[in-house]
Formats: sequence, structure tokens, C-alpha cells
Amino acid sequence: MVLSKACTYGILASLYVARESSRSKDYVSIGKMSKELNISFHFLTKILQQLTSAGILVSMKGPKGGVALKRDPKEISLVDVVVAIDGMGLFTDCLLGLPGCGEEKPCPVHGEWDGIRANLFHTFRGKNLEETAKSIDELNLRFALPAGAEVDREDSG
Amino acid sequence: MVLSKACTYGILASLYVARESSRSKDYVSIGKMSKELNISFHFLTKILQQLTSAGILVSMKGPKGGVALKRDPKEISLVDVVVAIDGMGLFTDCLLGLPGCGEEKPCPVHGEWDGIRANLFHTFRGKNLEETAKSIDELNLRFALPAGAEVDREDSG
DNA sequence: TTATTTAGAGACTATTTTATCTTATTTTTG
DNA sequence: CAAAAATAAGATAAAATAGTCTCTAAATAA
Repeated sequence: MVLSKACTYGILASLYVARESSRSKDYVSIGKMSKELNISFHFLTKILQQLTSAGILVSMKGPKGGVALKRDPKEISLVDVVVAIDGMGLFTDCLLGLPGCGEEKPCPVHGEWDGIRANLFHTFRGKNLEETAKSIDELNLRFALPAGAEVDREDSG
Repeated sequence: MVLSKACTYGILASLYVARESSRSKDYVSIGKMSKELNISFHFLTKILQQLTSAGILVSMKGPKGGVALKRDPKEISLVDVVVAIDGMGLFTDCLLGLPGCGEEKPCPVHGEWDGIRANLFHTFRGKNLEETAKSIDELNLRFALPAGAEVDREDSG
């Protein structure tokens, strides 16, 4: 798995917030977001807290509270979100997990992986939340987990 | 983490076996390999069993026993080893973990990730154990964990 | 054929990641 | 100021991954 689940949820949530923000300046409700993305509310809350402490989101308690992007969504890249949650490891670490692997004393796949991860970095560094969120509606993209991936506890009875 | 630790150990072990095989036709001792690669013996044993049941290695018990490559090391690619341990997921799954993501209904990063993972696949599909193992000695590459990464229990006393 | 050496197999433990549950704390609304 | 609505925080649990330990089975060598 390239990204942790927490990280993928963080990306989906960031795109959700960017998308909502283009329609209204209100804070985005975490409860509503968790239902629409089918992500566990409490788990999502923690991930959003990481994004908040990383300076990507701001939050507000109370009625009409929620989260919002702290900066211009055009200035926030997917790499920013990945780094906030999973750290820089994906873009810096040896594929084989060998500490100290680098140009001086590389591992058997260093050259190959170095190229691929640079490509990964630049590709996702170039995708900002504004454009990416806009493409969701324009191209009718998938960006939520399937319903039922998380169990709904407020059942009839 | 792109590859599981089990998978990275499996790659290092496969390269170790390929390297030893180029010098002698004897079975490669798992105990010796675990010491030289600094990988926990029992854990390594399990990983090697996966490679054996995947048809990449053969094993032999008893004195002079150990493991050996089942096929010509030129015919075994790093992708074969990755797939034997981590499965095909890395080369097929959606980066955001969205089930059903594909050309018909893609996720917001489908196109980008599709290109990168194809590159990843073809790059490592093109690296076979023979050439890769040979490069270890020719270029003096790093391919073992640092000593002490695993604790040695046969201490003085 | 018996002892030794080595891999195989399964139970067990530890750690990390993912997810849930409960209790604050803050903000708005009446 | 009190009630309600929402996020924050921390404890707890479940699941996946990583690692260890013990015993079994097979092969060699004396």
C-alpha cells in the first residue's frame, strides 16, 4: 500500500472541503462529510486534526462549525496533504527500506526507484486542490468510498 | 510504505540466493543468509516459504540443506518476488483505495497514478535476479540491513 | 541406525494501524 | 445564562503486520 488509509481519507476530505468551499464560504461539517464520503466520523475527525495542525485546514467548534481550507486551494497540492499525514518517507526513503541508501552507497534498485519517486513527487506536487476538486464535477469522478464500507449505527429500532 | 517489510526482505533474500548461486550450486543456508542480511531467522524462513510455494525457490532439509532458485535467475524478475509476497495490488489498485476505480469511473488521480504504476511495473519487470545480483558485486551496492537492526540473542554468558 | 543439522509449521507475542466510544470544550442560538 | 450543536481529546478495541519461540520432519553423516 503506497498511502496509508488515513492519508487517502485525508486526500478525499481535502478535495471535499475544496469542492464545498467553491460553493459557499461556510465551514464544512465533518458529520456531513463523513456521511457523504462514507468515512468513519471519529477517524475522519482525527485525520482532519492532523491537517489542521499541519496548517492546511482551520476548524471552528459549535453550531455552523466545521473545517475550512486555511490557504487558497490553488496553493495547496496533494503532496502537502500526503506529507501532513504520512510524512516525506514516500518521497525520500529507500524502496527496500535500507537506511543510508543514497547516491554514495545505493541499493540494487536505487536508480530506478529514485526516478519513479521523483516522478510521483512532481506529478502530485503539480495537482492542487482547486483544479482537482473542480475536475470532480466536470468529469463526474469517483471520490467517495462505497456506501456500507463503514457501518451505519443509527438503524431503525 | 510501498512494499511491506516482508516483501523487501524477500527481495534481499532472492538477490542473496541469486548471488550465491552464481558461485556454487549448493543450497543456500537460511541461517547464514539471515546473519549476513541481518534479518530475523524465523521471520525470514516464513518469507522464503512463501517464495517456495510461489515457485520461485526450492528448499531442502537436513545438513547441506537450504534454499535455491527454482528457475534460471535470468527468468525471475523483481516483480515476480513482489507479487509472490505482496500480491498484485501495487500494480492494479487505486492510489486512493477506491474500489471500482478505473477508466469508466476514475478517481481524481487515476490518470496520474496509472502512468506511474505502469512505469513501476515495467521498470521492475525488467530487472531480473541474475543481472541485479551481479551488479551488487560489480558496483559494490548496499543490500543488507545494518547490523543490530535485529537483536542477536547468542550473547556472552 | 542414531545423532546432528537444517527447513517446516504453528502457536504465541509485540507493534502499528485502523476504528470506535466516551467525555470535554467551544460556539451559537434562544 | 442555559441548551444545543459541533469539534477536540483521550481511552479503548480490533485488525493487520512484524517478529519470536517451540516443536516437528526430513536429510546427512558418523
